[in-house]
Amino acid sequence: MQKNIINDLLWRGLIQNKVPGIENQVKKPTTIYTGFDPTSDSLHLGNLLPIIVLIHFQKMGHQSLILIGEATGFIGDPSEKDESRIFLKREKLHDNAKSIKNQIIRLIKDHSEGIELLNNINWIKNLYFLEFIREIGKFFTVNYLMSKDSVKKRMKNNKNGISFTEFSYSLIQGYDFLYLNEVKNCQIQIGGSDQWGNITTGIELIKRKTGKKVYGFTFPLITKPNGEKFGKSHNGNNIWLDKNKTSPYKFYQFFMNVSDENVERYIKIYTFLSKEVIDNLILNHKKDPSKRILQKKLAFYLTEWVHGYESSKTIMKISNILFNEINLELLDEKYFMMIYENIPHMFLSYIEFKKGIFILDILKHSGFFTSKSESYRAMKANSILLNKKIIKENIILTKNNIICKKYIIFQFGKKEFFILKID
RNA sequence: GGGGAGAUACUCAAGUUUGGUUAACGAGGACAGACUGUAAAUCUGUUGGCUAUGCCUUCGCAGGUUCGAAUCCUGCUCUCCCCA
Repeated sequence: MQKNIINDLLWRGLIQNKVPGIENQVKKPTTIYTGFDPTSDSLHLGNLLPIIVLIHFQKMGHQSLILIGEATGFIGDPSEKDESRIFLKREKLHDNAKSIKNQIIRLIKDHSEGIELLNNINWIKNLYFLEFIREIGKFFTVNYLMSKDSVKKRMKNNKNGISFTEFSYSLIQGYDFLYLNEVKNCQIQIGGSDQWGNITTGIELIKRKTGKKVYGFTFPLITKPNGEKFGKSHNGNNIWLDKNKTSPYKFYQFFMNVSDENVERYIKIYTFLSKEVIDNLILNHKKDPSKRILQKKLAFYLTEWVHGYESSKTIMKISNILFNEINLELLDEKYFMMIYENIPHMFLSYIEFKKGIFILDILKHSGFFTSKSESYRAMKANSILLNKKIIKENIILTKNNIICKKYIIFQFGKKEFFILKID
């Protein structure tokens, strides 16, 4: 443990804010924690960061706690929110917690030895309100809590204001830290930059109640150059880790489309590759950026981690087929099957097909267009391709359009594909 | 409770005084085309729907006036501001 993990994390761009003295604290084995509130039934790309950081610590011989915040989710964190969250039902939170837990277990399976999963409902449900506001509340002035960014912002916001429920969130999370410090000897809490206020509340609480010094740090919000959050696709949707919410193909493609400007940053953040390996990759990438060495590495690496090696390999193959100049006519059927299974698709019986079906009707069903007018316009703009050839007329599909006996590949623009299977 | 302002498409935002070339200026975003490398920048186009060179439906909601309404009238809902 001679190498200083803080320096490594700084180099990777994974530290935004840190409590002074943390460098010394991590020289000896420490227990570190982060939490996820089960606000959804799946984690998304943004949630990967805390896990990545914990694994970095893990690799250096530290212990980690991953907290599922079923109790905190019940209250709703006001951080980075302009208006109050809609309260989730207890059962919903419970179900979410379960599926998130399973996801986390899969993500940390190679490092699970020193990682423990906990759910704060287990200790918070036994808390008595009176006792809590007296024994915990007494350590904080309202003035202190009001100075937190997340609260301040909402106090200024006349439109929505902040409910007492949300106002008290920070205390509950602080209590978690206190509990984990006492029961698990946890010394460090980490989180995204929006968690700084909550983390420092916990640190303060522990200091005032027990006199112990504990630490924390936050990592930056990952953004694109235009300031948008990274990890959301263009239309603002999250990139989810659940393959039913975001297909592995789409997940992979998301990273393939990272711009050169960002890819160096992201490969440091999102992979565990060593500085030497990364520096070398960057060097090679710069020799010929058009080869997209870093994008390919990043996409494959993360898809493999989140969706498995086999899946990642398959997707790499079909991406090659779809995006490169490959004669589809010469392709073996097994590749079409692979494509069919991994990208948006539709099945049609041959009998239906023979009745005559217009291209625009297929496009409407593809999900890429919300209306026929839209696909009509796209066709006029030369952005519809049928088996890689531009198609300008809304023709009725015939046998001649079918390749490899069963398939028709539609392409919209440069990046969206759709496959029709007829049998 | 009293007074004032407002609600227009994904968002911001014209248009309302003086009703009619207004599917609704403009900006942003998004998407597409060209150029490229599934990058960035730039240029161009599109951005209500359909049985598609035509037709239908939209300006908070519901009615009304009119040959014709986002625009005028009535009622309703909601939002913001000021005073109590």
